[in-house]
Order: sequence, then structure tokens, then C-alpha cells
Amino acid sequence: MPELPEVETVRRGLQDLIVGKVIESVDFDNPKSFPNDASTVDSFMLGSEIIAVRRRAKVLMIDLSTKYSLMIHLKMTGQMVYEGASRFGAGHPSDSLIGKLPDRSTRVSIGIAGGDKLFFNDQRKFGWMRLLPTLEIPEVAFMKKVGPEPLEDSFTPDIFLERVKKRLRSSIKAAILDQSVLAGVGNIYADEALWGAKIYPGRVVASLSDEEIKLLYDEIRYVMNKSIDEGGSSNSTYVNAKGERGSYMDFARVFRRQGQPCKRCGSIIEKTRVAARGTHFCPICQLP
DNA sequence: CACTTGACCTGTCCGC
DNA sequence: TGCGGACAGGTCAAGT
Repeated sequence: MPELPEVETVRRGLQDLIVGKVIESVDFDNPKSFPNDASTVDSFMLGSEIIAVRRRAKVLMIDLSTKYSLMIHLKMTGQMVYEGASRFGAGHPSDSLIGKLPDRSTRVSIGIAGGDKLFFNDQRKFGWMRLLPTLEIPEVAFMKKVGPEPLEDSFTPDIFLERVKKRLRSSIKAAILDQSVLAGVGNIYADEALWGAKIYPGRVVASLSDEEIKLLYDEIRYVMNKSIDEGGSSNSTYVNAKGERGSYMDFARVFRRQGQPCKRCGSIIEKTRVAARGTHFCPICQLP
């Protein structure tokens, strides 16, 4: 469930921790998690310097000095965790992963010159990491079709309105989960933003006014910025690049709050299914 | 073409 | 206590 705020939090952490470091070794044995062959890894990863860490939608990109990049999608349970030399010391929170890796979910271990390690963990093996020429990233099918970045200045309310209306006959929740409409929204922030805009997630897009859609635009940006400030949502396995959990779930208004009172009107939050996803909403604030 | 559903995985939780 | 089944949800492929 890493969505845009979680992936961005990991990106910022990795940026601080790995840029300028040199890759010394790579251990991997699961072709689904890391499909590259050993000779490509030897030629374009070993001895390379890490130049930059970028993000587009929910995809991370680690650029190497060989003009190759690691393209990474964490999907639901993926983690990128860096262990510096301090892992040999004490003082980490008890729920931190530091010092406990690799474990059985570790799919790739990257050795850094000087003894540090970067781990790609993924319990469910839905996520993947691929090594490819940096210039080929834009040609990957997902990158070609993915919609605009919601937090960039160039993403205006009118652009959101126009793009959401491409999905006129689907539910508004399905429309904002569609990565070709806009990038980065997943189940958590879809529910949170729809609560903020007082829109029932199952409403058909065609039934929404322009004002409602523009309110939703504001709420999507609000919850994503708020979550980045909180270091993301750790309702299950998500951790940042230091193996630490995020705190957005302490702030969540509806997500995983079924049975608890609405923070706006006091009604009991309900859970249903919309767009084949568990969906949380307030039955009074968000009328069908 | 627009839209929905199932598959991919593994760990956890619930009911019997 | 063990065990089967439902559930978790990002994206793609297959189906309506």
C-alpha cells in the first residue's frame, strides 16, 4: 500500500542516505522480484556510483553512473531499507527493522562500499526492481500512460476536472484510483480525500458537480501533503528508508476507522466495497 | 471503447 | 490447538 506519500518519503530518505555511494555487491535470487541476469548486473551495477533518487507516480528510480537505473515498484508490501554502519550499534526503536535484516522477505541485498547495505524487502512478491538504461524508463508502458503528478504546480483544478471526466460512468473512487487519470492515489488517500470532500465513494462521476470535483482536488492534495509531513501511513508493513514507520494513521479520518465516530459529525463510520476495494465512509457526511 | 473483475502472492485474523 | 477461508490492495490481463 505504499502510495504517493509513502514512496515520496522513501525517496527523500534514500536521497539523503545513498547518493554518492558506490555499489559493491548485489545478492538476489527471485526472478519475479528482480528479473535481470547476473551479467547485466555485473556490467552496470557493480562499481557504479549512485547519482540520484527520483520518483514518478508510485515508482522509484535510482540513477547510476553507468547510465543505467534501478526502477522500483513497491506495490503492496515492498520496502527499501538502508542500514548504515550504525546498524552495529544500539539505540533504534524496538519496532525498527534496523539490525534485523536480511529476513525471509528480503529479495535483493545491495552491498555499499564501506560496509553499508540497502535491502529490497517484499513479503508478497508483487513488487519488483529492474535494472535498465536510464533513457529507456520513459518507454516503459506504465510510464507512458500514467497521469499527472498531483502535487506539482502545473496540476490545476481544471486539469483534474477534465481528466476525471474521462471516467464519467464509473464511480468517483474508481476514477481517482485510475493511475492514468492522475498519479499516486491508492486506497487510503482515496477514502481520506472523499471524506474530506463529503463525497460518497460510489457516486458515479457524471452525478458530481464541478464544484464537488474541485473540492476533491483540494482534498487529494491536502491529504497527500499531510501524509508526507507525517512520514506516510503504516497500517501494515510500510516503513521508510531507515526502517521507521509513518504516523498518518494517527490522523486518518475514515481509513480503517469503521465502527468509530466520524470526526466531523459523530456518526459511526462504515465499511463497504467500492471499486473492488475495502471502502470507508461516513453515512451522514457522504450521502450516496 | 469504457468499465469491471480476477490473478498475482503471503501473512494475519476469524470462526469452527 | 489446528485449519480453511476471507481479506489485505497496486497493477495488468482478461472479461463483459
